[in-house]
Order: sequence, then structure tokens, then C-alpha cells
Amino acid sequence: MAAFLLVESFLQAKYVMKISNYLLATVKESPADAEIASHKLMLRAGLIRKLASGLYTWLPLGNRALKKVENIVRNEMDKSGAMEICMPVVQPAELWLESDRWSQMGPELFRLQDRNDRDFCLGPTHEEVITDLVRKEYSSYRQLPAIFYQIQTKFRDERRPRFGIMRSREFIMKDAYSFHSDEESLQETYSIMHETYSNIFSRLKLNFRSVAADSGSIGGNTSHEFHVLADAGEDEIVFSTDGKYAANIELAEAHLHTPNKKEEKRDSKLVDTGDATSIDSITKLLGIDAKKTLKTLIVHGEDKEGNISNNLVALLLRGDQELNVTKTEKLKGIYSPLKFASNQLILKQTGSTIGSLGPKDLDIHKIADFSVEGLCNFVCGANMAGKHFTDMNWSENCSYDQVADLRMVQGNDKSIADRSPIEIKRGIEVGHIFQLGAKYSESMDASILDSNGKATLMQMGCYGIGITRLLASCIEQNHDEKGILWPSEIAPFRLIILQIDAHKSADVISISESLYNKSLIFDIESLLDDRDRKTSPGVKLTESELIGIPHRIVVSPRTLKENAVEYTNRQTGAKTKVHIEDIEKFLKETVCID
RNA sequence: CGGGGCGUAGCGCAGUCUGGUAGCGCACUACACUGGGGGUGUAGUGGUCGUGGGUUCAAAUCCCGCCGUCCCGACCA
Repeated sequence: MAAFLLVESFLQAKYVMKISNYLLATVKESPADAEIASHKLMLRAGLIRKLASGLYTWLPLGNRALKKVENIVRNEMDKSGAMEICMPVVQPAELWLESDRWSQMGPELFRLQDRNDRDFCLGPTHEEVITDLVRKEYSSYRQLPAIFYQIQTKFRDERRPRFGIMRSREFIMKDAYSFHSDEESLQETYSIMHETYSNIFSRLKLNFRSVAADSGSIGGNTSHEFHVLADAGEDEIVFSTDGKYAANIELAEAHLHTPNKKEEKRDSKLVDTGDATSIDSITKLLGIDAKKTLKTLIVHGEDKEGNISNNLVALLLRGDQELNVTKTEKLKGIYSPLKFASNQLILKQTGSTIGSLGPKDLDIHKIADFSVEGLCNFVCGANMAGKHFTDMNWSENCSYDQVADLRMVQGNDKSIADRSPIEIKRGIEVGHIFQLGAKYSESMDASILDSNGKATLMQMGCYGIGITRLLASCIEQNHDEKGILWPSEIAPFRLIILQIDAHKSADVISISESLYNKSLIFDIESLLDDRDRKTSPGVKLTESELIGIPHRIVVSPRTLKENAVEYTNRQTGAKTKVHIEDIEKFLKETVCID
């Protein structure tokens, strides 16, 4: 009886999702400022609208999809044993002063004051708040490990918001934090999180890779990023074709794909090169390969306190190689963030100008990239305007003080794991996991008693997923020329029912409405396109494809003559006629299980 | 933060060079027709031309400032 009443209440539902009374805000032309497919489609399908740069309103359709992405993440996080909490968006400056990030973070941190002039920020992340909570609530190793997470709005005053919600100033993130009494426990949870993330992205049917990553300003040691492969991605990721090595290009290492050849050493010569100052122009002028040249870059060093210093440092790379800024600025003695020396400063300290620099008689610290180590008979600047040396050799003519990995990995390089070929692809960073260690527990004094009754700092991990960005990535990877192809788990609706030529036959309305009610009973979220004759069949069909609902049933007099409706699968485009009496079975076997 | 572009109806754009009644397409409203692929026709609604100042008899148009916005780069959990 109860079940029967439940069905009855469904049938009498007043909140039927009828398009005639729903904000289906599709547009034909995409706004001029949309650049990439997902951004254009999100605007065209009426998922979002821009309020200001980097700030978006989620329309009904987009909001439904967003909640579904959240729920998949929530579901998998719960399975991992993490506890969901909710922390304030507005955070007091005191905590950020404790961790020293109040000064470390630049203008990216949204700062504000309350009526009493107290400083606050809009949280870009929540390490400080969670550490504060845990240090107050936890006191024994016996209570650990503990994992907390939240799905929360974050703010970052990005210098350059772009690609719609892909890089916006306000966005939704799932952030999780784990606390441990020792490193072993941290590593255990770290690998559980790695697995959880893989499960989440697999459920979303994404083509993704996890790569070793730089931990950046958040700190810590080990870190992995999860990237959705897409040409529109802002990052470059490097992986070996056998899958044994994967890293963000910022820290990727590899063997050169074209090693330096050994040959008979020749005597060096000073040659006139006129106004040829770039590697490109030198190779053309002398008719040589860029691999036989050496380029010299001059950057600022740092003093003992890590401040910028006017002691310059020379970086030496093979001419065909490019400098990797992230790797370089981690080197001791080099100022971070990396700063190239000005022309005037170089002239003052070396007597040479950019474009004629070389290691011979260069009286500053010289760091050579591995790519130049074995160079033989190479060309480099002579530290005299308009002159270069040819046939230079290290022991005979010039020297360096230190060897380091300074270069950007290039396609076709060989993996350091096993020398299999390296591939470089673009990716969208949708997740990032870190082993923070004691960075925050130390600065914020978060300790517990260990089994010996001794106070010890907690080990921490943190784990983020950009929910809003993840949704955009799904569209970036799942669309065709007609519109979005939602993975069924996050589609705003599973089924769309179109009434076509309803004015010709009252059956169209009654059949489609009963079909709608049946779908609700089966727990299929459906949208009923009941718009009247002013909306042409073409519009209904085209829009249903643009918004990407996975399953579509068209109810029209044409097929009702045969006592049937027409089903179309958005993904495959396959059409089937379904007889009215088979419809429940069909819904169960086709739509419900997808 | 450097370089570049753009701001004219809800959206996409023309008009700016060479100053002289603010236009086109889509959308929207009404009516008629049409009826399975973003229909057709007729008639309409909707604009301080981003903003402030200057030049001029007259400024969307020329000059100066500011703001917004997008792209490239730098930067970035």
C-alpha cells in the first residue's frame, strides 16, 4: 500500500520538468569571447552565464550536472574513509600569519577587512583552518590517521581568468586533508587517495593520466597531478610510451634524444658574425646544426637569506634545448622566482651583450646543463659584440663550475626509467595530491603524543579536485559537432521526451506524459519537451542534441500510427522503434542500466 | 605585470578610415501559413554607440583620460 501511494504521489507531482516552464537557455551563436569547445558549449547549451571576468552563474541545467559531479566525488571520498566537513570561506588572517602564507601569497589571495578593520581572506585552500581544527581536537596517535574533506567554494584572484570555468576566480573544489602519526601512515593514505582519484576519473569516463608533479607554493615533497588529456590543456605532461614514467614537464627529466657525437677536436677560431645574435641566425649564417651550438643565459643569484642578489649566474645549454624555469630556480644559489639579468647589468659585469655571450673568460658562476657536457667543436659567443668562437672544446678553451639538469624535456627524448621514447601531451590539471609532511604542523604547532608519550608533529597530506574544472574537462573530452555528449552519470537529465506534432493528435500528449510518469517511477530523471507548435520539431531535435541528454524518446503521430515511439541514443546516434507495450521493459533494460 | 585586440539592441556583427536622421542577422511580440532537423511571410518591441572630458555648427566616427573585456606571454595548489 505504501509503495502504491508513493507511485500515486509521483503521478500527481506538480514539479514535472516541462521545458515549457524550464529555463532552457540555449543560443545559436556562441559569444565572441568563448575560445575552447567546452566554454562555447557551456554557454550555448545554457549551463552557465558570465557575471564578470572569472565569475559565473550556474543555470538550472548546468547546476544539475555540477551537483552530479560533486556527488560522484563525495561518494568515492566516503568510500575511502574520509569524513566530510564544511569549513568557512572567510578565514582570519591570524592563521595565515602563523603559517607565513599571509606574506608568501601575492595578490592572488583575496583579502578583505571586517567592520573593525580586522584582516580576513577568502579561502583559496584550507590547510590553515583544518590544521587549527585538528591540533585542537586531536591529542593522541591512537586517534590517527584521520582524513577530512569538503566540497567548497574557493577564491583566487587569478591574474588571468580564462576559458570560462576552466580557470575562474571563484570555483568549487573538493579539498581533503589527512593527518598521521608517522610517514608510513601518510604514504598509505596517499596511495589510497591516488586510487580514489583514479576511480573518480574513471567513473566520469575520462581519458586521464597521473603524473609526478612539482609541489609549488603549497610545499611538501611527493606530489602527483591528475590530468585530463586535451589539446586545450594549459599544462604539458611527459610520459614514456611504455607507461613507466610520467611527469609534469616542469620537473620531467629525460635522456637527450640526440646525444653529442664524439669527433676529432679542432682548434678554435674567432669568427665575425655581425648582427647574428640568436641561435637561429648563427646556425643559418655558419651553416651548422643548432646541436653544435651553446647558448648562455644570465640570471640573478641569491644571497644566504634567499634574497635576490646582483651576483649573476650563467646557465649553459645546448643551442637546440630550452631552459626549464621550474627546475632551474630550485637550484641553490639561483634566485627564485627566476629573474633574467638586464642588458645593462650584463654589460657592466661581463662587458658583453646578450647575443654574444659565451663561457670563455666569463668571470661569473657557470652552471652547465647535461646537454652541453659532452659537446665537442661547438660554437658559442665570444663575449665581444659581433663575434663568436667556432670549434670550442671544454678542457682546451673554456670551462664551467657545475653541472645540473636545466633543460626542458623534448618529444623523442628517452625515458630515464628504461630509455623508451618520451611523448609530450597537453593536459588539464583536475586533481593534485601532496605529501606535505610536517610543513604546516610545524609552523602551526600541531602535535600529538606518540606511543612513548612524547610530543611529535603530525604528518599531513592534502588532496584537491577542481570540481568545476572537472565538469568542463568532461565536456572538452566528450562532445561532437552537434553538442555535448554527457557521460550518463553526470548528465543533467538521463532522458528527454519530445512531443512532436502534438496538435495533430491528443495521443502525443497523453502517451508522452504517461511515459514521463513511468520514467519517474523507474527513478530516471527526465525532461519533457512539451513546447507548443510555435517551437518547430527541428528546434526540439537540435536542442536535445546540443544539451546532450544521453537518451531521447520522440513521441509523434508518425510512429504512434504503428503504436510505437522512437528512441535515439545520443552517443551512438542509433535509433530504435519501441512499441508502447514494451516501453517499461525498454526503459529498464536500456536507460536504467546506463 | 608586459604586448595586442575589442567595447554599437539579449547574442553575433556592419557603420569609424573620409564627422551630417543608428543599421543588418538571430532572438523576442502579434497574426497568418508551415509541421521530423535551429521553418516562411507580414507587422512590430528593443540603443544614453562602455565612460568622462575636449575639438566642431554637428561626434558612434577625430583627440586625451579612465573603465571593462578577450587573446598571447609571464605568473599560479
